[in-house]
Amino acid sequence: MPGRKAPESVRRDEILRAAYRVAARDRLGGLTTRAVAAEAGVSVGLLLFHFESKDGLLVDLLDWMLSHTIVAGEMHRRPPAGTPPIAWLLIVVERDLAHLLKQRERVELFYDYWVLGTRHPVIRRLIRRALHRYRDAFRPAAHAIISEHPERYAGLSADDLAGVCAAFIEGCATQTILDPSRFNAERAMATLKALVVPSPSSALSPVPL
Amino acid sequence: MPGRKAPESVRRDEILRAAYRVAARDRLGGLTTRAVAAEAGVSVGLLLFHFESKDGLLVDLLDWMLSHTIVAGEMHRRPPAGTPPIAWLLIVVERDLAHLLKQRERVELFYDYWVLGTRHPVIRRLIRRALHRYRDAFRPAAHAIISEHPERYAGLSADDLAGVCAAFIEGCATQTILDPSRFNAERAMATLKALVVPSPSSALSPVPL
DNA sequence: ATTGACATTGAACACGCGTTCAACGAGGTT
DNA sequence: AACCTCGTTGAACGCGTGTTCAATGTCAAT
Repeated sequence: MPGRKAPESVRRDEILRAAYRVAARDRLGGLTTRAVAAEAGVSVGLLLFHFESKDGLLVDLLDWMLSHTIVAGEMHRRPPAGTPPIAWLLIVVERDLAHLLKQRERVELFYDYWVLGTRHPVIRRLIRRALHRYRDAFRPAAHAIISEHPERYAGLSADDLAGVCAAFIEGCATQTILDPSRFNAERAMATLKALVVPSPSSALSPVPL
Repeated sequence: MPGRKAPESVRRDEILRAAYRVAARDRLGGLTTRAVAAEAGVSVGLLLFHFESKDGLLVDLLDWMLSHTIVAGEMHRRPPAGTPPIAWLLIVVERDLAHLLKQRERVELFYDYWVLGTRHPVIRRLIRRALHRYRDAFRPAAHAIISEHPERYAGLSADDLAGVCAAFIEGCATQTILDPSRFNAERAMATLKALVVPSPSSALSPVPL
C-alpha cells in the first residue's frame, strides 16, 4: 500500500542492508533488483526510486561495505616500545591475516567486486582506494624497518615493503577462499617468520649442499 | 548451408579457440553462446551440438586454457650447482612472477574462473588442481632450503614454504591487475630479496630506534 | 477540506540469454 | 538410384533480467 513511511536516508539504509544480506548469501551473481526488493520487503519500483539504477545500487553497496565492515578497527596501534621493527611488521601482518580469514563472506564478496572492477571504472576506483588504504596499514612498521637498515633497503620505499606485505596477505586470502581445508594460516605465518627473521647463527654460514 | 565438413575434434578445437578469443576480449561476462558461435563462424545450434551446454563449453575452455597456455614451460630447471637454496627459490619466484605479468589477459580470465569456481564445483576442482601444480613448482627449492636449515624451519614443510611463495605471487598478480601503473614487479622482488636475504653484518645487531 | 508533493506499488515492456527442434544437405553405403 | 547417417542451420521458445510508468495512498501545508 503506497504512502509515505520513512525518510529517504532510512529507506536507503534498509535497502542497502537487505542488499548486503542477499549478496552475502548469493553473491553478486544472485543480486537482482527483485531479490533485494523482496529481501527488503519493498517493491522493485521503490528500489529504483531510491537508487537510480541497479548499477547505482551496486556502487553504493560497495561503498557501504567498505565503510561499515571491511578492514575497520584499530589499525595503527603501536607495539610496546623496544619491539624490533621487523617483529612489529610481522605482528601487524599476523593480525591482519587473522582478521581477514574471519570474514570469508565479505572477502569473497570483495573479490566479486574486484573482478567486476576490471570492467567497471567506478568500482575499480573504489577497490583501488580500499586496497591502498589497506596497504597503508603496513607503512609505519615498514618505514621503521627501512630507517633501521637504510643500506639494506637501498632504493626501496616504505610503500614497496608495505606492498609486499599486502601481496602476501591477498595471496593468502585467495588460497583460503579456494581451498579452506588446505590452507593453514598459522603455518604460513610461521614460514614467513622463519624466512624473514633468520636465526643469528645461520646468517654467516654459507652452507652448500 | 548444412552438410558434413570437419571431423568432430577439429570443430571442437575451432570453437574452443573462438571461445578463447571472445573470453580474452570480453571476459566470461561477455562469453555467450551467440558470441562464440559468431566468432567461430558457425551456428548456435552447432555449438551446442558439440558441447552439450554452455556450462560444458565453459569447463572445456578452462581445461583447454590450463593445458595449452598458462604456466607451461620449463618449470623445473635447476640452477647451477652451488647456488644457495634461498637464491634458487628467489630465482624461481622471480621467473614465475615475470612470466605471470606477461600474460595479463590470461590471468584476468583465470581470476574470472576463480570467482566462478566459488559457486561451481567442477570449475573449482580444476582451479585447485592448477594452483596446486603451480605451487609444486616451488617445492624443490623449498625442500632444499628446509633441509639446509632444519632447525630454522622446524615443524614446517616444503609445502608450507611453497605455499608462501605462491601466495606472494598471487598477491602480486591481484595488485597488477587492479592497478598496473602502480605495481612495480622489480621493486617488489627487490624488497623480497632484501627481506629474506639479510646482509650478514646486520643479523647480529639488534638496533633499537 | 482541499491541495500538492512524493513515497510506493506492481503490471508491463524490451532485451538478451541458454536451449530446443524440425528441416536440410553432403557424404558414405547398399 | 535410393537410403541413411549425422553435421549443420536458424527460427522459435521460455525465462529472467533491468527498467518504466500510470495509478495510488499518505502526509504536511494551506
